Amino acid sequence: MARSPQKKSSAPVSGNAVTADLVAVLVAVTDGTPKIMTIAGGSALPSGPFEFTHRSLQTALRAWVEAQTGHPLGYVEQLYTFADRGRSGDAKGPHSVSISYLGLTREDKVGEGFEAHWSGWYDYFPWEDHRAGAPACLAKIIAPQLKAWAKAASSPTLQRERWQRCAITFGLDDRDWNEELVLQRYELLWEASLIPEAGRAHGREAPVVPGKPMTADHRRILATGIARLRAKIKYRPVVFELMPAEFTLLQLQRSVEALAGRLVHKQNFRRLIEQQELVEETGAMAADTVGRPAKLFRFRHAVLAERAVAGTKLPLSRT
Amino acid sequence: MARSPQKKSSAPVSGNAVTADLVAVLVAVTDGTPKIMTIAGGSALPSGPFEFTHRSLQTALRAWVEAQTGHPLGYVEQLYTFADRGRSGDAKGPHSVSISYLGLTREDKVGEGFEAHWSGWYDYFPWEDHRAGAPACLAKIIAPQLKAWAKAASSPTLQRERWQRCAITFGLDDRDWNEELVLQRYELLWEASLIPEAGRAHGREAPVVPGKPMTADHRRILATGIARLRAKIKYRPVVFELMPAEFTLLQLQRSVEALAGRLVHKQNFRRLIEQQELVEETGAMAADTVGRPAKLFRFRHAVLAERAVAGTKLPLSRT
DNA sequence: CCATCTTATGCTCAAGGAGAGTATAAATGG
DNA sequence: CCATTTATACTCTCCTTGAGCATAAGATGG
Repeated sequence: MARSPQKKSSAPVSGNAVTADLVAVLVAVTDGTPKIMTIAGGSALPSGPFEFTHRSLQTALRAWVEAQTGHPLGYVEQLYTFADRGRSGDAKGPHSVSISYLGLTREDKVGEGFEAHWSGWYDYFPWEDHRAGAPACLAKIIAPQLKAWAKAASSPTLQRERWQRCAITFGLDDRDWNEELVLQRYELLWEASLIPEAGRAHGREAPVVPGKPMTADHRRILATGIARLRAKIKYRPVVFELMPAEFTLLQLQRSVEALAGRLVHKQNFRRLIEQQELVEETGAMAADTVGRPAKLFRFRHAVLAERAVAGTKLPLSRT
Repeated sequence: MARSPQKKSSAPVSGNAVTADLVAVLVAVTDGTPKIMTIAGGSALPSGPFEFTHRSLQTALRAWVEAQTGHPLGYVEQLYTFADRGRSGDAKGPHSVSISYLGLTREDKVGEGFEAHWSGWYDYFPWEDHRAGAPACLAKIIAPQLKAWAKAASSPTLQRERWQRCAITFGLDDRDWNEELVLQRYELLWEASLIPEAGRAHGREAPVVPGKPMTADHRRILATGIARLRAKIKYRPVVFELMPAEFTLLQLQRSVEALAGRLVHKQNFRRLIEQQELVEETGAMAADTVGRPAKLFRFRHAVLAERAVAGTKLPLSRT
């Protein structure tokens, strides 16, 4: 299994033994706000050592989350595996491998006695919420800072390239906003030393970009999770994992918008959902509504068996 | 970093220390045949211990592959991380974490003195090549075996569900073939004990499904890589990593078809490539051709800087 | 030189999907 | 009754996509 393929194999690494951690990005949506489970006062994602008593990483994660929140995880997907050169910066400390997961669940209060709670994910990425138009911090703070960073490059060519990258990833200079580039944006800010987590490493002054920092690379992991989820909702019906058993189409739409960070065209959204036969009417109507009452729907779990679901793109507005 | 979030934290796992391995799915395409780098006479993917002397997993993989083949890796992407309960089935052996990567490269002979060489990936998955229509083994061997497996379920409902799954993933009963379901198909065959690697575990008789087996779960990892690549070529211009510097549009098309395992509509393929401005003419013409000589093109690396490339879907034929 | 074969390349057409807007219905609170 | 709010039904147009026709430019065999 662990064959060394090379004849010229390099010497086996001393201290090849490492520790394995799980890091979870657990997402729920409540009232149009996407939330993630956090610990340590919102400064870290839940994480812990992997227990090899489980059959697989997935089951380990499920068991762990259920023990913590008392509720089962609907959808689970592996995100990324990071290798650290050793914890706490000590090159000689034990090496660690962090395996991160994305998990979708219905919002539920964390059981009593637990340190964890839910935090809005836009607290960590204020520039990612475009539901009410481009956030002010983008034009007022981020764009100027990025422009300054681009100008600081050594040659005019490099300056242009830097700015082009910024404009593309952040939708500047009249370019379209691409909501899926969450990770690229975070990494660009990091590169420009505008992120506290990076600032320390670079020995820079206090950063000016808004957004709550997190321990170590947890905010990067969160960015990875958000990006993955934003991409996924377009071709897999995973939003339903975040919904209650019955919901109106507007509630469903608001959840999608919350995740995507942008608005969708209402009529087209309904058309899309209905023509894909993803939902069915329950017969009941929503109760506490303001305007005309809406029909209640439920997810048709059968579709998952009927076809290899491929569709579910969402009709984003261009404006 | 490795905080334990729970107050009710379970006891730290004894023997939390593990070993970390890299497993690589290295892909190249030659003359319309997709190939992967293998070792041990084609029965295993290249793999080895992760060296923590590198900055990241990616750089570790790159260095390792270059040392082995003498050629740089163009595109690298993490695939999946598996945790084994311990090697060689011993529950008490050292636990191991396998981190798998997908890497794209131009075909090149492996340097002398190396054990590795290139194997066609359809040797391992004969049922995945639909370029000349559905392979004979599908209708003659796989479908009947799956039908038998479905019939063996305990209740009529279960039998129907099983068969429905089979029909969807394998495109039976007049359903469309979905080339991206490589992993699902492999896992279904595994579940039905039609895969040698699984047969042992289930204590079944010799399997009848064609396809060369591999060590441990390497064939599953390969399936993961193929699936990922087949999905990726539709929205990212990664095919070019597999092409020589200059190529004709037909050569490009053949490479895409080789990966996707199905044919595309020639004229529409050209339209797609050209309208996305992914290539530019070199001015030269192909030399050794049979029919009318074709223009040579090169990949426009500039597009990667110009826009967040989103398109590159491929126009599959429905027939 | 011509017929034929092979691949390259240009162009048209029709159906379906996606973005956007109009119009009407059904509730609530003055 | 009216304004307001949300729900729901259609329509329209543009673009994409699958598919096919037609022509061009080479090679080869007679």
